[in-house]
Amino acid sequence: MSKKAERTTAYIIETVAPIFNKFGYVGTSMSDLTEATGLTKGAIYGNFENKEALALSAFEYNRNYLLETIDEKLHIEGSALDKLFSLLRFYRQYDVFTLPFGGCTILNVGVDAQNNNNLLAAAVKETIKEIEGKIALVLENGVKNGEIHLPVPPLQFSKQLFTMIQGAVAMSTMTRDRKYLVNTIAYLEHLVQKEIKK
Amino acid sequence: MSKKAERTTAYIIETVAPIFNKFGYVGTSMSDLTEATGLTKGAIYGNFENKEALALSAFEYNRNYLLETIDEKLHIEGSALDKLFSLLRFYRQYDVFTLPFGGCTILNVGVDAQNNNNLLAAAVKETIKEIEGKIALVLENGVKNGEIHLPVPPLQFSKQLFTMIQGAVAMSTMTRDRKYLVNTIAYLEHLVQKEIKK
DNA sequence: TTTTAAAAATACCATACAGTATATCTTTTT
DNA sequence: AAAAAGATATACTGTATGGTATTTTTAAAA
Repeated sequence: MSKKAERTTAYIIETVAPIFNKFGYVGTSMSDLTEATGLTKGAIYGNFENKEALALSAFEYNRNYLLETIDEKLHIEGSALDKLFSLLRFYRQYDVFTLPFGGCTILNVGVDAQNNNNLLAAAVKETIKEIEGKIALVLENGVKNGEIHLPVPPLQFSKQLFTMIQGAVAMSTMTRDRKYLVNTIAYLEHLVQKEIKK
Repeated sequence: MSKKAERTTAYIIETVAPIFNKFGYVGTSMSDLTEATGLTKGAIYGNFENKEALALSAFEYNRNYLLETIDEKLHIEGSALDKLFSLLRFYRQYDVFTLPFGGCTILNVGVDAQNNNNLLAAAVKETIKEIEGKIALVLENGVKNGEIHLPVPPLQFSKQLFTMIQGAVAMSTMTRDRKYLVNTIAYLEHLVQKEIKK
């Protein structure tokens, strides 16, 4: 019972996610989506209440993929420093990582939805909080284990770190120049090494 | 001859600039603009070729205001360090500064236009280059005058600095939390003081 | 103050938009 | 294999879109 629809729903989300991510909520039309999926409006509206619900699902899909990947990078075997360097290595290649789904979801949706869709804007805000929390947890454990020392509380350090990373993401996106990522990550590696390593 | 039109053109740009900045290129409709200006399509299309030309003029208007303000902050009397701190103070209040025109033009248009309008995207890229150049010039003079020393070339340091600032702008925009600005600027003040002051 | 030129308002395109009611086609269950 | 239910396609709303041709109004020049 109702297995076909589940598959179609998943297929629609996967197909539609990069389009919403690239062109934004208002910039994406339903005809863009029927064209990309090869389905008709009947099929799409049979599986999603409206455009907004679809955009939200699409964002959640991208967001989950990002969060899972960050989790993966932060859960490697080793010390807190190892985990941090693992995350930094991931972000040095972030442009390559985000290419298949059309750029950084957080940045794209976060900026696009700011004045166009409150639900999406709230979802982005929540996602940022989650990422900051994940990094903070690694830092906290590192402190507990006596591996690192922090000049400020873990969450604040995490926020600072993520702000700089996201700055590099924004700059490399706007200029289409990956040097911003490379240079910023190099700086952050140096900073982590020098500032918090015990 | 043709003085009325000049005034109307200026009035349209001023009125329209924050709207394009908030809602983006596709997110802004001509009826939004007729409503805001109290003018008709006839008046607007008499002064601008099309929506794209209008959006470009609107961006240029916002961009010029930003560049002029940055110039002002960087041209105060004093040393290179004074000028840098002046710029950082400006960015600590950047959310207040950008409020009347609906948020950071560079971020908003830079992200929005990335996949929707190549001309706008190119204009943003150019603007970023200009700002980085302005900061680099201050650094260069500071080195020449023996006021500061840099660990990397002036332009690279400028790019790094601006990346971190823009990261704070992006984060505070997406979360609607000005703490990102305040904390990042505090960090940068400390960094400038400690790293480049001779 | 009248003429003339420029600017803005009106009324109108054709097209694209999000969304829906209904019909047709596939699945799944019996 | 037949019946029922579920999923997708079709055809169609009404409205909003960017843009334009033309008329009316307003401002500048004579």
